[in-house]
Amino acid sequence: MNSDALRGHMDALILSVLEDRPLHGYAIIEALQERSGGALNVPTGTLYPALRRLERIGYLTSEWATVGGRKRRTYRLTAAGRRQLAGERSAWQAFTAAIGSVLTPRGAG
Amino acid sequence: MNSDALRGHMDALILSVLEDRPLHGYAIIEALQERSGGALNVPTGTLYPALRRLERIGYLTSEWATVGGRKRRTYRLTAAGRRQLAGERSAWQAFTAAIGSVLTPRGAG
DNA sequence: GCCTACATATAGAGAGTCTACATATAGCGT
DNA sequence: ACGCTATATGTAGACTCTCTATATGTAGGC
Repeated sequence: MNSDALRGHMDALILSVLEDRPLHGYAIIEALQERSGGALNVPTGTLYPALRRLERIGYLTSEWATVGGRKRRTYRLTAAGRRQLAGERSAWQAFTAAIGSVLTPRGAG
Repeated sequence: MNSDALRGHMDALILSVLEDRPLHGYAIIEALQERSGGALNVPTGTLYPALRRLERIGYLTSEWATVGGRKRRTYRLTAAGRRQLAGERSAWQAFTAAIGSVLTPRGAG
């Protein structure tokens, strides 16, 4: 599963996996896979530009680190990012309620 | 509510409101508003191109009619459209399950 | 005559996701 | 030494859909 359905929901996903602890890009991809039960396979060409965008907006900050000889850029939620995450969550509820009520079969009634 | 979140879900919405009976474009917009409790306001610049695309793909057929002096183009689901609708519904279930499990807060656990 | 509701349609902008490619280190097996 | 896989970040360009704005026309109420 994937395609373009994620469009517009990537922000919420990224902010959500960063809620409890900072992570670097590669680890975010793995976290999304794990937490979705393998359903979400976000390509690097999607994630990295999204992270930069989120940082530019002010929802994330990043720091470089070297671990085991490999460079990592670790992303952390800002206060604005946490507020945005809360907003994304309620927007998600409204979104699924709206789509769900349209998608529910009505039968012949 | 609206924005770009609908991207990738318009097809399912349109096919779903056409499931029970054929409708013309304007009536589809109204049906989406009603069934979503006013949450979905699909602009004509979104709907009409989408209907043409769906017809081109083979999920819909259309017929012109004149009612009360006004011309209407009425869209009807094809057999392929009904199969697609079934697929869209199960895809929607998988989609919400995946996103939902990522968005669910984990606390300090 | 004017406004609103009904009804369809297109052009162009805009934005985000995807594919494909480029680069580099670490560790394993042979 | 060589190749492969996992780890790790990043960009360019194509793609596709949605949105805004605009255009056209009929019907009915005031």
